[in-house]
Amino acid sequence: MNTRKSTYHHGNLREVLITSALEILKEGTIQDLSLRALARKAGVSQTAPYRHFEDKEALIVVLILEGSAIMQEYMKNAIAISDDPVERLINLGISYCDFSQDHPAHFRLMFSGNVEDKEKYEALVEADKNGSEIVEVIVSECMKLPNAPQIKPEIVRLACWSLVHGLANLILNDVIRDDILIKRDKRTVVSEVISFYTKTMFEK
Amino acid sequence: MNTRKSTYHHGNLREVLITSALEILKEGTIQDLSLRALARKAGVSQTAPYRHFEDKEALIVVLILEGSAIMQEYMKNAIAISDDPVERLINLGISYCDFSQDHPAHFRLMFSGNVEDKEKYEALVEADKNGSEIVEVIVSECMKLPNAPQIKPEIVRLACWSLVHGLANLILNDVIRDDILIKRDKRTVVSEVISFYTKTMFEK
DNA sequence: AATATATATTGACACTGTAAACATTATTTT
DNA sequence: AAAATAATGTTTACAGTGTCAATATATATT
Repeated sequence: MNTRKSTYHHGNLREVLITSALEILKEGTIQDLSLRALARKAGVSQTAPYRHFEDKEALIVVLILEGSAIMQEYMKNAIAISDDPVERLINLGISYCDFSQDHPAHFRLMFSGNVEDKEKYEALVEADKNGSEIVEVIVSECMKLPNAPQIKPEIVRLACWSLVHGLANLILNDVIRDDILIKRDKRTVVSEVISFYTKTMFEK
Repeated sequence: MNTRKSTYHHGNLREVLITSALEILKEGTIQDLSLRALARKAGVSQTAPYRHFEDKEALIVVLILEGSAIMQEYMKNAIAISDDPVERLINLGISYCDFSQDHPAHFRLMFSGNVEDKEKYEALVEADKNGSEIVEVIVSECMKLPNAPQIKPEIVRLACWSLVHGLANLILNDVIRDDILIKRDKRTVVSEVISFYTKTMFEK
């Protein structure tokens, strides 16, 4: 039966689904995201999305990849600001937190274990690797400094990553019940913490 | 109509719901937890749980409180091991990570923003405070040391918390794609990272 | 033009949270 | 002890979810 619709084929459904998924995630969690709602919003039947994504997880994977790309932009911009290794590492950390606040939905998707079997999507593994490599390079630079700690670089790398990752998460999930975040604004605190931490590690 | 059931009243439903919720969360996320499934498992109608929990979130809040209590045990045990402030702080961090791995479900519930409006449940705020206080005390001890950094204690506190929190999360969510976790076991790595970090901050 | 492929629809199944009305049992008050 | 009340269940219902199978239609390829 013909439903008198001007276009049977939407023509741009895949993209529309992705962008409106992002809009929803801007103010909600993964639980507020439903394929059916997306379909409705796009004016299309509730199973139409399945022609573009195997399942809900496949959509999420696409969003994660997008997030990874954006984050890499942030990081690349951060290390371009200065030539000094320590400053670079500090800026890298700040950019990590900036990203988490500017794109909370992406950040959460990327790091909250939302994909059952990561290895199933090799693009994800690849994206992870690209991000890690930037950190690896910058930490290596720092490790060549005369006052660098005498310890395996992997440990230092992991420590740096842990600190910024934890900071980003604590702020994002509103866990910190401390005057500190009331008196000063978030970005200042982030900057203070990361600077302090990085400098104690590599300077004097 | 009488359904010939031996006991109309379950008698112990609240507790049973909580414990079987935990069982499910042991191997799944919050999305795998359904009130209806819990009800079925308890051999009770699908809306019976609503006599004990206002909604799903209320159940989760109870689980979070339980988690907070367990975590405090971990932390108290940790600081009882040694009298040395730095060692105490290290052990505290390790216990944080231990908890996250021994009770991943609790940990995730507690720190992944699963409660819409925290202030609605004052017990939650209280529990958060109790946890933070332990850290606060130990960091204060460390700050009295002769080689302590010249910086606001809140910043140091937040740095410490961020590091262990980030480390716990990265490991839990299986984000680290690094040989480091393949060659050595997790607990060793956790211990190395936290020791390194804490010592560079307070020693020499 | 005929055929194949991509994309969309309809209908269905088995779930979910939760609200309203009602039933049964336990507890408290008289 | 009887009556009233509160606590704890059940049934039914609504609106939503992911996803499968069968079917329709438009676009691309031969």
